[in-house]
Amino acid sequence: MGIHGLQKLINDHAPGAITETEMKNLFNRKIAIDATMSLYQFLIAVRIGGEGQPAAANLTDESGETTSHLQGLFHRTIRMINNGVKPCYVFDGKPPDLKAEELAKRAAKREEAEKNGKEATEAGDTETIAKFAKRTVKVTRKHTEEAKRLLTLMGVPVVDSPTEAEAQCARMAKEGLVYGAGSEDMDSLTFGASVLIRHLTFSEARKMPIKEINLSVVLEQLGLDMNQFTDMCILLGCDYADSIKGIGPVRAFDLIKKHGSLEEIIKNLDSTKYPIPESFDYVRVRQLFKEPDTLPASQIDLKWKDPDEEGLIEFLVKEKGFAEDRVKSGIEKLKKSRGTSVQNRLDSYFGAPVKRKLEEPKKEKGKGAKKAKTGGKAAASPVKKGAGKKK
DNA sequence: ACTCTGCATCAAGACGTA
DNA sequence: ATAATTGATGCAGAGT
DNA sequence: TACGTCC
Repeated sequence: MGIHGLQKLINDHAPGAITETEMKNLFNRKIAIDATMSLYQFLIAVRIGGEGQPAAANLTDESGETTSHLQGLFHRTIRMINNGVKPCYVFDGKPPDLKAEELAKRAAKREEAEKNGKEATEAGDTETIAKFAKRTVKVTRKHTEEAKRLLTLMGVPVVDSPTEAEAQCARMAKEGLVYGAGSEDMDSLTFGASVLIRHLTFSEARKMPIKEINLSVVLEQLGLDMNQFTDMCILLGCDYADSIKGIGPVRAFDLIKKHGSLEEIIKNLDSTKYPIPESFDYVRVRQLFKEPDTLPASQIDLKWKDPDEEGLIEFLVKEKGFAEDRVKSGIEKLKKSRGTSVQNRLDSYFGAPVKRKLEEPKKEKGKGAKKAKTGGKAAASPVKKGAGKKK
């Protein structure tokens, strides 16, 4: 569930922290991506049939094993590398204990959904069945292992997070190992990601722009330090604690501005109007956000290598039944992109991504590229007035 | 009048060709 | 046994 | 850009 309403709050109170961009402007940027989330998307979206058809089915290999996740991952990753982006995928470990309660709630909800799904099956309601199928998608260990194998063959680095992938991505950004965390989950900011990149994947052919959210500007424009921001996020509602009933985005922001910390807020809160929930262990939650169980950057070695051509053919074509010419053309793109990436880095032709501020009018002329360091330095300083648009 | 809850609903990828 | 999304948006209804 | 197809 991320942080409840955080995106909207940032839109309203820290619009300058958001810049819109497109993928090619992320040239040479290392980006940490939550792999499990991506696999979900592919398993849900890469289907055939469904619309008035018998049932929505995944793509499969000869023996009926799902290949949707591999199809999606292969092409998406190529697309990113083709644009000069250097993705690395971070896989989930065990969820933290604090999440147990939240997970139990979801389990209950799921049970409910399954009941409804069964009823639909009995009624032969194909539309509802298809909807239900999307809710029962699971990312299995097998999916995960196959995804890792594919990425490794493609020469793309893979990271195993001890706990939440989101937290690991955030730390990698925070410590400068990557430029940002590519995610839809606003938790990333609470975990300290210097830059959060949303909608990284469904832009390009689509009309949705990529949005970069810069944490230091968020803090600056909200007028909060990181501790206060974290406390506010807990108030807004996160995966790790119940929130206080009656406190939404407006009052949460007010309260943190007024009192500065959860301790002070609770001290001054009318507990008859706003009872503190039983399991409101905000001290531990705060600690979890501040120091999640993740690997430090010093223990992670990110290397983008040439693709293993034979390995990819063996895996995708021989084992998974992919069309050989498609796989080969994908490999060609990978090889080609790697070459230009290295060359352009030497030229340092591109500096910082050309961005445009969210509130600026759409039509704008002139280009203004700014200089910035290459390769994986997190943007520690606030974004200035860098206007400029594609041509 | 504003704020929040709770509920419902919805959509969720990418390629190549025409 | 081995998996348990999510965010956005819209609405009615109630609390402040 | 729309649409059938990817496996």
